[in-house]
Amino acid sequence: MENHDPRHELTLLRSTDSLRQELNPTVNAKVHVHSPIPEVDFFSLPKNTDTDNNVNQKQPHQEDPHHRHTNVLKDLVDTALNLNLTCPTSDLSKSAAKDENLRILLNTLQKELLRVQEENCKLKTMLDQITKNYHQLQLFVALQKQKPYQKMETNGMMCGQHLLDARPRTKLDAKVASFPDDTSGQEGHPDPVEDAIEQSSSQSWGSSKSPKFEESKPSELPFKKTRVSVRARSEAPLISDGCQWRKYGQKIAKGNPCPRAYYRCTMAVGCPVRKQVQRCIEDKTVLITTYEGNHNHPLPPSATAMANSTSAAAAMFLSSSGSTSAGAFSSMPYIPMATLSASAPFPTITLDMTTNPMQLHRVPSPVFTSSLPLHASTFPQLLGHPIMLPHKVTHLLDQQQPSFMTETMTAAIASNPNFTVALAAAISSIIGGNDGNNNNAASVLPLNGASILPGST
DNA sequence: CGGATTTGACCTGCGC
DNA sequence: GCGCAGGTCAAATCCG
Repeated sequence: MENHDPRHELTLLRSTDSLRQELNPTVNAKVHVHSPIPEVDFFSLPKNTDTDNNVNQKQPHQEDPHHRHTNVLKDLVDTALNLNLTCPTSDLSKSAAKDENLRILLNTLQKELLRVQEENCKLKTMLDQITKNYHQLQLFVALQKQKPYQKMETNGMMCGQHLLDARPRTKLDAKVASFPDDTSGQEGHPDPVEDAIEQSSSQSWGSSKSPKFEESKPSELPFKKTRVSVRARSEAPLISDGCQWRKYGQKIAKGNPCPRAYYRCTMAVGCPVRKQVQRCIEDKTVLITTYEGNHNHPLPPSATAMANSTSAAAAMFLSSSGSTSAGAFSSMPYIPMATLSASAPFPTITLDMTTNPMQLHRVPSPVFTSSLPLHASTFPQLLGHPIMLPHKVTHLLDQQQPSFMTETMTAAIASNPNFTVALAAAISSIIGGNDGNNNNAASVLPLNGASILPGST
């Protein structure tokens, strides 16, 4: 990914004090005030030209809005300075006052320029991330299509860590598709994304044949459904996620004495979204919630607000999963423990919010499960507050070094089970695709519109 | 009284 | 084909 470092641009800048010395040395002593902000030199043409070339090499955009903005500011300051230079040098106090005004103007412009530069950086980063996510998703879907029935060695498939779905692995579990790090075989799928969207246009629980809620065709490929499972500590029987649910069944699943409850979204008639809730057999305080399906109705604003940000986080999560092999993640910070299970026919992403990232122990994953922790650099957008991490901090995180930031933010996130649900929803929305009937908000977060609404269930 | 929950029966898919 | 297990239905029950 192109790494646009604002510091590179700041190296172009030269102190306006030196500029003033060149322009009007007589007033410089007076104007040499303590400027708390590094000032920008718009006029060092040779230097700027040189460095601009470097920048342009890195960003070969013809019409860079950032540079256009800079040129406008240059013109403004040019005008102001020209006025200043026409002042008679004999009138020292008058000149000093003008110079002071000029300094204020410069400071204002510098602030504005820096702000625009930062904004530009953010936008570029977001664009890069979206592009990257798109390509990863495209590859992912292509692979899912190509290998839905490919048999793999299934030794050790039965594993108690397969979250929520405690039933013994069936033969379908062996039909595992590779994940994005497997770059083989994109041929023969001219537009896998469109295919995926078509496949995910209707979703329902797998083995159900309910006449009322049947929305899937048996002939469709098995990877049309995606489950997102969330493990979170909660004494409450349910995690509030901003949607309304109605319980329609309960079962004692084999291997877990805790009953599994089945819920259906009741925010709209015929909404296909279901969720299962079950306590973990190993730790009764852990509540495992599994979602499937896309909402076919608008979501409450309070639900979509968080959903949008978590969608971004989920996209980054998925992107991370594709760019690096699972093994390479083993030493990276966890935010939270996220596991992508390829167990067909329902690939399941599991977010384990019960694991303290600083005392991290990798939960034994089933065979053919890729452990794909969220990368630390996804933090800034997780809570819907797009904080721009200082490059240094991000770099530290990239270097897999624990930082106080990682610890603090992870703890904050992990302590809020609602976040995990929201994140799960977002991930499901990305993998599961979009049914095309959702409104704007719902299309960003099709799954469950998670929020921090209390008592919304 | 209406909506939500409970619970036994039923359906379906999978393994043997 | 049979048995098992997961998932769903729908009548009964509960609750505000």
